[in-house]
Amino acid sequence: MRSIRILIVEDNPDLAENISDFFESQGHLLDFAMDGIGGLHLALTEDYDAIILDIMLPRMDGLTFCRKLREAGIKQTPVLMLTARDTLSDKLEGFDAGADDYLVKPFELEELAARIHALVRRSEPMEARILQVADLEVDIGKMQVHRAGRPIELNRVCMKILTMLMQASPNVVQRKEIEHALWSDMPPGSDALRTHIYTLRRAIDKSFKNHLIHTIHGVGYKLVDPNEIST
Amino acid sequence: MRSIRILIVEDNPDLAENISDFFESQGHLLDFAMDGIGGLHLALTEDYDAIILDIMLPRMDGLTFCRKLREAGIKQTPVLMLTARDTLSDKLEGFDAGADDYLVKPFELEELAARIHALVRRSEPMEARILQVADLEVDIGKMQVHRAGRPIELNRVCMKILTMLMQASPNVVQRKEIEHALWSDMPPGSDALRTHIYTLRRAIDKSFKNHLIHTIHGVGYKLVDPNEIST
DNA sequence: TGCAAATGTAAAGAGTTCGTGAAAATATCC
DNA sequence: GGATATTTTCACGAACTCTTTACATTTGCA
Repeated sequence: MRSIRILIVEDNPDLAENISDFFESQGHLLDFAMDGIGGLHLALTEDYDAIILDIMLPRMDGLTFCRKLREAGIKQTPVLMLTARDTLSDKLEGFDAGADDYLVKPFELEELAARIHALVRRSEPMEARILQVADLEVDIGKMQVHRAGRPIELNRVCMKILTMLMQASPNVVQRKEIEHALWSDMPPGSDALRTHIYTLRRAIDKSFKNHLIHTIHGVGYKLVDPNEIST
Repeated sequence: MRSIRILIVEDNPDLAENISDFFESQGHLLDFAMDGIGGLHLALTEDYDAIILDIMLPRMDGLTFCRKLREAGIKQTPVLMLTARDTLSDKLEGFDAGADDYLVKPFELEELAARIHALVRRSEPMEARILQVADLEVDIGKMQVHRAGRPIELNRVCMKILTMLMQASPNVVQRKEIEHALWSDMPPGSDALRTHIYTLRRAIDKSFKNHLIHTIHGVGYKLVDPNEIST
């Protein structure tokens, strides 16, 4: 996982230290402020992936901090509130101020990390979903297939089959699995799957020397590069 | 606040009823499944803004549910796990399976609602001031569209569709997604979307050599510059 | 080797989705 | 209320997808 930039706004030095150490040991980058004003200044001038925010703070409490942050237009950066206040109204106030999560002290660092990761994961731009085997690339988001740089047109069924094969690669995918994925429990009368595999082969393998799709007689299909040295 | 579509997967009818009533009283739309398989089927076929997921479920537990959901490509819909298990490893397992939040029973409905709202708020795309793809520019604030410097007039529906396509670009946007964005849960009887795409095309692509809007048969549409060298 | 089952290949037909454009219904504005 | 703009409905040919069908080829096993 890539390095995350986190701002901690917390007036308890020991706790801040603990959190810092924990995240830094995972290779993340930590900034630190001991009060609301200083923290807000950092949040407005620097660019963070997430903010861990205590509510009880000198000079400006966390709720005000969060509201001002959102008012200033920084709505994308997720904020996790950290506090000993555990009443319902406290929590509601926190979310209302624009927080994304609310963790009650005492807590375990692993849970904090998991929640921060969940927040950062979501605020990251939609990751490209690209599968790759040998010189074959499938971008599920773009619904686009390339082999050796050349674009390949595929319809929905072939796309689905290829995706399954690539996700399973280099393992075999059973014919039944594919059929179930395509038709759930209403398979077509005749076995149309053979035709689809044929179509897929013609699109993927036809004009290439290395054939990637291999039949396992009586079982199913697998997608592997024959040049690859099998272990 | 706009109406939120929520899926509850929960085998305890009373609890499900409570949650349903609470959210429905706020004008939101609830779907309901009593087991993992049925829930997953709904989650894969319908389009929800959030999923409330119990972990202990008949037929398929919530963790498997969540993993399969993410594997199926539904990574945008936030999942809130709901369970009596409160140990650290339980929580970590939940987040690891792809959950966005984790709430331990017993809980208060207001907190659940606040967390769901926070998740939905975040999963709504931040509307950037100006979107740009190739020589096409959309200023959402001013409701203005330009292509190659020339101003283009668009009505509300076309604007909405174009915004979705640009935000997703270069990825495909499914027809269902667009329909849901335009008409929420009561789409027009006939498929008016085709006509709107046609109108949009006439405005955006008609008098230009490079067509940006591309149809993915049986799936949806995407907006990409055909000249762009795909990686 | 010979045979039956499984698989590959190819074309054709049925069914679905799409593009197009006009007309009708609905909403909006003055 | 009437004019204008927007949105939906409808129809139809074209393009595309998927399944069916038929036959050729390969594979596994007796």
